[in-house]
Amino acid sequence: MPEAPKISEAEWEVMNVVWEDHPITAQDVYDQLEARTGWALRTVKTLLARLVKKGALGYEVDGKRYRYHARVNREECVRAESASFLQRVLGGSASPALAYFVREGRLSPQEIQELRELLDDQEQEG
Amino acid sequence: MPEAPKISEAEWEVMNVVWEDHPITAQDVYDQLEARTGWALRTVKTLLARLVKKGALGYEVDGKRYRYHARVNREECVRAESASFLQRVLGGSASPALAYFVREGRLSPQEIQELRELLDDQEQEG
DNA sequence: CCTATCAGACTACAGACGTAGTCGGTGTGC
DNA sequence: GCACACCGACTACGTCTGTAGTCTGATAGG
Repeated sequence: MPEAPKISEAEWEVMNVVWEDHPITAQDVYDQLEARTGWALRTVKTLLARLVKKGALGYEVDGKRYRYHARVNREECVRAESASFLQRVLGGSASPALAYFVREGRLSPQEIQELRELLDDQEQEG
Repeated sequence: MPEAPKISEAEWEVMNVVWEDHPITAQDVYDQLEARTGWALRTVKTLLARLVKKGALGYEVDGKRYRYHARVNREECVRAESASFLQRVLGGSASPALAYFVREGRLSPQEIQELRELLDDQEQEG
């Protein structure tokens, strides 16, 4: 599993689709994105190609088309992006964004419970 | 207070300095960033100028130099950036990043307590 | 007064990004 | 067998970003 490469905003849209349901063809990625983003098929293909070049995606040839799959781990990418976000936006103070995420994040009761436990652990180590 | 404009990664570094301690001159922003980023003074000035153009910063003339101040609210920008992050990276599921932030965010006991309360509220509203 | 200095304004420039269009190959229907 | 449809490869192009360099005008020191 290669290191998490830097994934741009538009590329995240594509990666999210691929992670959900791979291997997947360009056409199918397009089908899932078209409504939300309005992108042309060409645009989606360009993004796929760029992601392959970055090492984030791979593909197998299936007849005349490619079936793309993720080569990088989603959790890993989320963590890398989170770290960058934390550093850049918060300069160390995570609290305001955390508050935002808790409010807007539509957490399930189970997720809330898990977070509570994480907070407990954190307090131990504090 | 204008709407939060889109602030790039390097620009965030500058904004964080200005928010901490404004009004502030280009030289002083540079002094604070130089160690961490290694940027040349010119680079910092370019970023300041771009941020003025975007409406994120303003300045008053003080003799032959400018004293820059933030024109956008920090909380507001953090919220906007958080929303974008949540949408892009998590596609709605905040939980993994939250977990990351709780672990890496070096939360103070007080922040932990505040988060607990937020979680309680969230559970109420379900 | 005139020049060295320092500040901001303007210019630069390559690489990433968002958003496609065109080219060339190949499988398929007639 | 040949034209067409469809696919990926290559090309395009304006904007944003990171990272400065040069120009111009004011100021301060001699």
